[in-house]
Amino acid sequence: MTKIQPRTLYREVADRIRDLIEHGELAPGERISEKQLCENFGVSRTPLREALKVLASEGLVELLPNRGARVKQLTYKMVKDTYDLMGALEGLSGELACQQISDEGIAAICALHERMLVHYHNRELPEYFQVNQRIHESLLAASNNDVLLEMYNNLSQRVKRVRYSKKMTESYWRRAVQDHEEMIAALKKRDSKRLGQVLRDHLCNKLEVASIAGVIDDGETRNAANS
Amino acid sequence: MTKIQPRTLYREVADRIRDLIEHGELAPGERISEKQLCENFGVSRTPLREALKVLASEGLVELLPNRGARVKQLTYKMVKDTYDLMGALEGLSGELACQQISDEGIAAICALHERMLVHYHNRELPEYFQVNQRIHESLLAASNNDVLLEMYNNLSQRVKRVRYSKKMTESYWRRAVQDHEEMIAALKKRDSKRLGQVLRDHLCNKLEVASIAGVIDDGETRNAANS
DNA sequence: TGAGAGAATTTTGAATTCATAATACCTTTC
DNA sequence: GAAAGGTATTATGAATTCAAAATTCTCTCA
Repeated sequence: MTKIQPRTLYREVADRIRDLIEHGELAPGERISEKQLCENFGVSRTPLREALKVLASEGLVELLPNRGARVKQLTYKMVKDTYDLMGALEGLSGELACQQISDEGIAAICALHERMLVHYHNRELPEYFQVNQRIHESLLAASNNDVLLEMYNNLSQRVKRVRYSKKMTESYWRRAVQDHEEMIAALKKRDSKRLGQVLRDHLCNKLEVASIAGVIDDGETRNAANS
Repeated sequence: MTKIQPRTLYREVADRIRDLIEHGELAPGERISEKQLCENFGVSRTPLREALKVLASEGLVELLPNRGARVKQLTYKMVKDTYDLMGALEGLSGELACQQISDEGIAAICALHERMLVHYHNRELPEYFQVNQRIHESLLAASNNDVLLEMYNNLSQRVKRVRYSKKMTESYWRRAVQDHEEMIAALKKRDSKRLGQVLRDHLCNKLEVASIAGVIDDGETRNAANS
């Protein structure tokens, strides 16, 4: 049950721009021309500029006063930082979920887990990922912490456009599944500390970070300090 | 070394409104009149409305399309959710700091810790709190994760206006100091897991959440689900 | 007296306009 | 031919204007 958002132009525009960025139609670092976007969307500059301000505080766009807006560059470090953060948030979601989830909720997640195992054994990677994601979303929802959900979604949005090649080697995959076995065990026992720990360390995040290395080629060195 | 922000009107206005909210001059739930604020600030509606959009996506303000803006109400649950989140973030900051901080950095934090102990023994509560906060800020800085810092600052800003009465009982205080002893020990050993754990469980957060109960009297029940 | 319909007023959403800063272009000079 | 300086053009920041939605007020009628 999600609250309906009355539509206003600037929200519509913000959604559209988010999409453009996510799908790479506005490339990272690319200058955003107000005039051109206004014409594309058929709106005046006022709602467009409002949308840009929102996107800037969401971290998707960079506003250089008097010098226009550009799509925020993702550096390797930023993405790694973001994944570290998401790991911590997943850990928290696990701890909270353990304390709040109903027995039915646990059963539902176990069911998802079983389905995931099937996909694993059948080597159906896309389906595996999909169910895997639903498990994590379920935990997030079960944690019943709106602020956590909001933050997580924001972070997730920021790195969505990184289309890293998930180099799912056999051994990585096996370990990921093992992690999930541990998660389920902890969840069933409602061992929140344990579940939190497993989720924080969950291979998934680390793997993804590793894969990114080959995708984002920023000028900075990999170990550079913050800008 | 922090980057200078070119001033624009909407940023100035956003800063001012943040202040007003933080200090309660704009009360929670209060309707924000565009006209009045414009006159107070001496600006037109355009930059004001841009500022409101930014504040809305920072979670300080609520925008009801066609019906104006109001200062976001803080419910007990929202504040508790926020503190849970901040605890998780502090935990992460500890883990990361352990791995990255220099020996000098550790020494600096130890020095702060010693100062804090002095204030503890002298029963100087305000000074204690101040040094205590600097320790946590130092860890956050040492974690060298800009995204983490950004999120933490945002969350912190949201709950800043809650002026709960810190009922620092003797036993609470003693335990908080014990927590800090453990933190320092873990930091010196660069035991990131341990430091993370201590920070996540650090009494500080839980205590504050407890204190809030008496301050925020929302219509909702304490255990209510999300709105 | 009070409820409800409808007009007047206010407030918001969005387009337009105006001023200024940044950029591009062209000329001049060495 | 390249660099420097100055002008023209463009893009941005912010005020103003216009349109539509919401709110308030008033008047009627039960």
